[in-house]
Amino acid sequence: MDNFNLGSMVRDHRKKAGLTQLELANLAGVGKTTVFDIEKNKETVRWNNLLAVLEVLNIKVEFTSPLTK
Amino acid sequence: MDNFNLGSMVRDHRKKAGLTQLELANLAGVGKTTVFDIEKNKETVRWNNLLAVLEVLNIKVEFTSPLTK
DNA sequence: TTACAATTACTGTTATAACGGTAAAAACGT
DNA sequence: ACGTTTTTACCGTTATAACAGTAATTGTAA
Repeated sequence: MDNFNLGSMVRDHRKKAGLTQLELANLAGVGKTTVFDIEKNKETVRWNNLLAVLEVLNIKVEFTSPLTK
Repeated sequence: MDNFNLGSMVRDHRKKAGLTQLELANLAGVGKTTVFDIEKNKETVRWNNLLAVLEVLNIKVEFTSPLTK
């Protein structure tokens, strides 16, 4: 029912990668607080920082709309 | 070949919705500069601001990974 | 071309995310 | 239980995104 939670997804992937928040932060080139905030679903993080974290975890982002074919 | 451009997508959708940058900004509750920046692919915008703009344009975001089934 | 509308670019101010440090609280293993 | 690691929470400082002007440039329609 579409209550998707990005924070949980990030956390799950990080765990499966065997990384701590600090290690992930360093790999992504962001501060540990940012990783913490992302996992807590704080949406005021910067888009580029979120992207950097997702990239490390091999999570792809897709944008779709009714106009998308 | 995967040179996806979010800025162009936002611009296209905005045009098709018949909105100016300023109108979109107001609808999304962000400043006009932010809309401009998004269309220019400036990735340092805040995630929540980007989300607000995408929502107005009815663009959905999806996160996928090899672990996603 | 001429007006008008929209976009782009720049500026100064304000709000706040990012960051590292620290410390307390949870989680984990032995 | 115990010690170790990780996570959570809070803090002060710094960097910078967000914002509303404004003006210049580009685009559009007549």
